[in-house]
Amino acid sequence: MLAEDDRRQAEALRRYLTAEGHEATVVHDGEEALRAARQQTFDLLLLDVMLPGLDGMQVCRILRQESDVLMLMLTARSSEDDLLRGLDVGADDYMTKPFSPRELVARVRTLLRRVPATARHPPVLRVGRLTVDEPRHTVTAGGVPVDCTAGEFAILAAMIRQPGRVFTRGQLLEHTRGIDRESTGRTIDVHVMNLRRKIEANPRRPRQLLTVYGVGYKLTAGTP
Amino acid sequence: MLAEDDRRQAEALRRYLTAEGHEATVVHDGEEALRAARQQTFDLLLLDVMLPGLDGMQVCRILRQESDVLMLMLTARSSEDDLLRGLDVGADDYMTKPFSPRELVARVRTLLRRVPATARHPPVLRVGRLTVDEPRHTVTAGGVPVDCTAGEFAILAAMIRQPGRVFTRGQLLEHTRGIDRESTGRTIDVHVMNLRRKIEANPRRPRQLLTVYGVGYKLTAGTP
DNA sequence: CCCGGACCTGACAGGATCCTGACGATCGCG
DNA sequence: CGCGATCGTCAGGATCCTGTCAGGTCCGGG
Repeated sequence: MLAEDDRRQAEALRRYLTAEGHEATVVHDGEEALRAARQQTFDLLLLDVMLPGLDGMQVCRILRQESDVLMLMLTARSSEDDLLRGLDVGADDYMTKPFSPRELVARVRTLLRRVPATARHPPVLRVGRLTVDEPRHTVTAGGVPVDCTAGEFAILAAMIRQPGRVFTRGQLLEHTRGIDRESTGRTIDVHVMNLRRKIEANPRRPRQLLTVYGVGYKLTAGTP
Repeated sequence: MLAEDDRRQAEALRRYLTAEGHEATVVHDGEEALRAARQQTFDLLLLDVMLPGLDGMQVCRILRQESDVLMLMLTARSSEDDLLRGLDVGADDYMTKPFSPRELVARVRTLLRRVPATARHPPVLRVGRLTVDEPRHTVTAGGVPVDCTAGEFAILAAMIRQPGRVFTRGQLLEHTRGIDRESTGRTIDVHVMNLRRKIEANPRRPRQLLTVYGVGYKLTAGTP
């Protein structure tokens, strides 16, 4: 995925990448980048630091908390602080404009070499009797298809990507709506309750979508 | 492993790396680098391009055919071709001198993060027969899962990150509730007592969660 | 324009957890 | 060995957290 607001530059880079055999989805602002990265699975994200709305740094920081996807930052600035900040928020590499497309492609190749291609595109995620198919936007529980709303699906998809990990309400909120949002309401609880009604055999006794008192929720296999 | 022929620079870098919590073995020429890298397993190799005998490029190319170890090249030259050559022979990253030690350390950290966490920096921390898994928010003692409340978990997590260090009650308090709080009550003592009941074989005779009279508490391995 | 679904919000109740204060046990020190 | 300071332990009540429900808002489709 390439996030770059300058449409001409974006198009130029996309061509270089395509010529090298990569497939590139282009987005033009930070929120769009965040949404796309959460919805689909990319091999690598190219993030311009200067993006309208949410800048590349913020996108990187947020996504790094949620996944290990490879991220390469692009910036016009070249101060060392900027660079360090980029690496600190979790970028895997960093390039300063102007750079040669050849170098960009070389770095992309280097980054991708580390991750076996097969490991990059898990088709359907599964935990216990629960499956989530992100591209198709479908969910099954015990083989039975389940209808989920957008918000519910976003929560499930986020959690099933890191089974067992505890998510705070704030983190889960970021997945349903955009960032910000300081909601102190019962929003997430309500979604979780509705999810339990749909995926748990006995919603009063959850086996997979568990509460971690004082922290948040986590998704587990259910039957060790 | 750091391969650098200039002894002064090598020593300076080694100190920076050590200060950051890394352990560094230093070698001074290419052949030595090759030998060391084949003999032991390193998390990452820092290779100066200018090495007597075998230069860094060659070392990198040779080792890359034998393993996937992370390699970061250091060079005085800054031509793009040189850089591309470095990435092409299989380096994972590339830095041009002069660079700031801070940047080096940041890049090292970034590279290390890419390696499957389970290999090097396991998400579960262990001290003696005790393990703490922060993302999953779980604790085991002697292999048996232990239920901890949020407060108890916060205390354990803080202590296991620096085994053996003594924590005052005030410091531990900061980990349970937010900051401030000047509680002078028995709060922490109660939590510690409850923890001992859960993780110690004999809570009256703590072996891991010890009291340091007049100071606070510390967590140790128990029986080495 | 009306309608329905999805989402958010606020309120409430039932628990789980935490804090507090008191008391006795233990420790360090002279 | 005696003393003050510190620590372990207990239980009750204050506090915080979550499940649940009933509106209210927003949005797109008919």
